[in-house]
Parts: sequence; structure tokens; C-alpha cells
Amino acid sequence: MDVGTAETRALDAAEDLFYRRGVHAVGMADIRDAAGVSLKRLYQLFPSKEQLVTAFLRRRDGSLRASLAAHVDRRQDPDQRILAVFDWLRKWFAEPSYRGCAWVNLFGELGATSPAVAEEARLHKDAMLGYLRELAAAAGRPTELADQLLLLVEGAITMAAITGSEAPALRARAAAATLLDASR
Amino acid sequence: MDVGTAETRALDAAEDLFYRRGVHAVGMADIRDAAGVSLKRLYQLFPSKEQLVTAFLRRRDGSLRASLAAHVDRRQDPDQRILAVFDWLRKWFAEPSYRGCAWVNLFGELGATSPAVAEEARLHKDAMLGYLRELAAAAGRPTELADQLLLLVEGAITMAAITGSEAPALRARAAAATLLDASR
DNA sequence: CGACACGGAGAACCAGCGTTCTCTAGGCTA
DNA sequence: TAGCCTAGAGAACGCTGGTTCTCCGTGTCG
Repeated sequence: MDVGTAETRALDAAEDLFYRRGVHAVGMADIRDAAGVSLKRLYQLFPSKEQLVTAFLRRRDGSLRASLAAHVDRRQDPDQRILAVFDWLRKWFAEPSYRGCAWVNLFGELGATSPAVAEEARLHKDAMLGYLRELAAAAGRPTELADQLLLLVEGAITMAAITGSEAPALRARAAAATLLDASR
Repeated sequence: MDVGTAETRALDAAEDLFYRRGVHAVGMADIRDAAGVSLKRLYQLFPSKEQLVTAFLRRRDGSLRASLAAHVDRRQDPDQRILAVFDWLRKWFAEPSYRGCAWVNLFGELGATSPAVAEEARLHKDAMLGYLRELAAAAGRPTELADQLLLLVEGAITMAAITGSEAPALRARAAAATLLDASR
């Protein structure tokens, strides 16, 4: 198996297992078994478990935001593009594997002891805010609206995880529509 | 030391340490040292670490919501009482020890492996929703407003934890005011 | 054909930690 | 005062898991 394949499979396994069960509940041996990549190779690619964690978070940041952008891009109208964010959330929440935001979960688990993980969370949320600001600006809305939308997004992500319901996406969408109307 | 004192000191230590560092980063020996309660006594009071965790969450649920209610009760006007929730958040976020919502953090860390912790999180959020519904009803607003306010509260709690800023409380308050205006 | 570099499987090592056990000292009762 | 119950300190136990090491088979190059 070549290096690139091993890295991809390791990150796939890390993403699946760490997201599903949390970091401390998953051992490097579990990653090895799921990825089919030997421990020796794992440690050559990622010198420590923490670096495997941050690597999977960085890759996930790209794919998650690409998925969101792809969904939003199906709309033309700037206001509809903003509301499409919440439709995307609903689709996400409906997935059986949904278990909240990986960064929030890992921040709760490791934020206090791993500055690297805390920083990944900060970067991810900052990127989300940046994207929402672009959407708000395109819709001729003030920056502050994007900050408020981010709170709705994060709140919905958390509540959907804890309650196991996708309803928060609908509630957040309705609130977002109200905020949009009010800032017209 | 009598049993009641030992229990109080154990829960104090658990709340401080588990909230500050997370559960798996704190050992029972750390709890013993911080509480000044022997391991034997700890295990008499709480037969397992998980039960100590759920016990501290339950006690914290009471004290946190009492603190919120006390702050809200300083206002008479029903609309102001709703906005007071966000002033309370700002005060909370400004505390140096602030590290997000204990239930969200522990849900991220243990939710996948401990149904008891996941259930505590659900109960806590449900209680918060119930309280917001009371406030909304008193202000003559529909139930749906309370659900939307909860998203703002949760989003602010998360963002304040990750960014280390108290600004999310102000953003959430502004959004709440807009939603209040729109549902008048 | 032979030496060698590489990679994998799994053992080994070591530390941390949840939980239980042992031993001892102190106080209470008869 | 003698016996007993309690509680605490700390060791012990058993397990898990991150990280490293050993051994062996394979394929490659000279």
C-alpha cells in the first residue's frame, strides 16, 4: 500500500471512529484495525495520536465546508442562499451517524488539555463565520447578521445532537428568516 | 467528618475539576486530594466515577438555573426578563473559569459511551427550554420563540467557550431583541 | 544467488487509573 | 481498661492504551 493510500485510510478511520465514539474511547489499535494500516505506518504518518486528531479535523473542515458550499450554490437568490444553510443542517442532522459538531465535541473532551485541538476548533468556527459573512454581504446585510446566524447554526447543531431531533434546523431557519426580514 | 459534609466536598471537587479539565483527565485520586475525602468514603457515597459525574451534573443543574432565575427576577417587565437571560450569560462568560456548558462538554466526551451522561444533558436542556417557555408565555409570545431563544443561548455558550470572548452574549441579546420585536 | 532494505504483525514496555484491599490508629462502649 | 467498630492512608490489583521494539517474510538490486 502506498503512502497516500495509507494516509487516506488512516484519516477515514480516524474520522469515523473519533467522531462516533470520541477520542479517548478509541485506541490507536482500533484505528489500525479499521484502516488496515499497521501501527508502525500510522506512527510514521502521524507521530502521535494528537496529531492524528488534528489532521482529521483539518481534513474534515475542508470537506464539511465544501459540502455546505455545494448545497448553498444550488440557490441564486442571496437571501435563499442564507436560508439554504439551514436546509443543509437539516439534511446533516437527519443522518443516522449524526453526533453533533466534531470540533465542539473534541473541544469539550480535549480543549482543556490540548491547545492544538482548541485551536482547531477556533479556526473552524472562524471559517464558518467568514463564510456566513460572505453570504450576508452578498445579501446586502450587515456583518452583525452573520454573527447572529452563526449562533443559530451552533445552537441548532448542539440541540440536534443532544435531543436527537432534526427539529432545531427548522427552528433555526425560522429565526434566521425573521432576522433577515428585520435587517432588510 | 460527617457524611453530608463529605458529600458536599466531593461534589464541590468534582464540579471544579471535571468542569475545568474534563472527566477523563481527572482521576478519582485527584478528587480525593481536592475534596479531602478518602477513596473509601468516595466509593461509599458514589459507587462509581460515572455516578459521581451524574451527581455533580444534577446538583449543578439546580444551582445554575437558580442563578439564572435570580438574575431574571431582578426585572419586572416580561420582555426585559427575557433579555436578562442574555445579560446573565455575559456575566457568566466573563468569569475566568468559564469553559462552556458542562453538559455539552461532557456530552462530547462521554455521550457516545455513557447513556446516563447523555440523559443528563437532555434533561438539562429540556429544563432550560421549559424555563424559556415560561418567560415567553409571560411575555405573551408563542412557544416557538422560546425554542429559537434556546438556540441563541446554546450558540452563544458554545461560541464564547471556543473563542474565549464574551461578545457572543451581546450578539445573542441583539438577535433576541429582534425576534422579540418581530413577534410582538 | 545472496545481501539487504522495507514493511507488517504482534509482543513488549510503561504509565495511568478505576476499584478494592490491608493495615493501623483512634475512639466508643461495657 | 479491654475489646470492637470505624475511618483513613496508601498499597495492590487488573486493565487499558500510547508508543516502541523485535522478529520475520518479501521483494529488490547487485
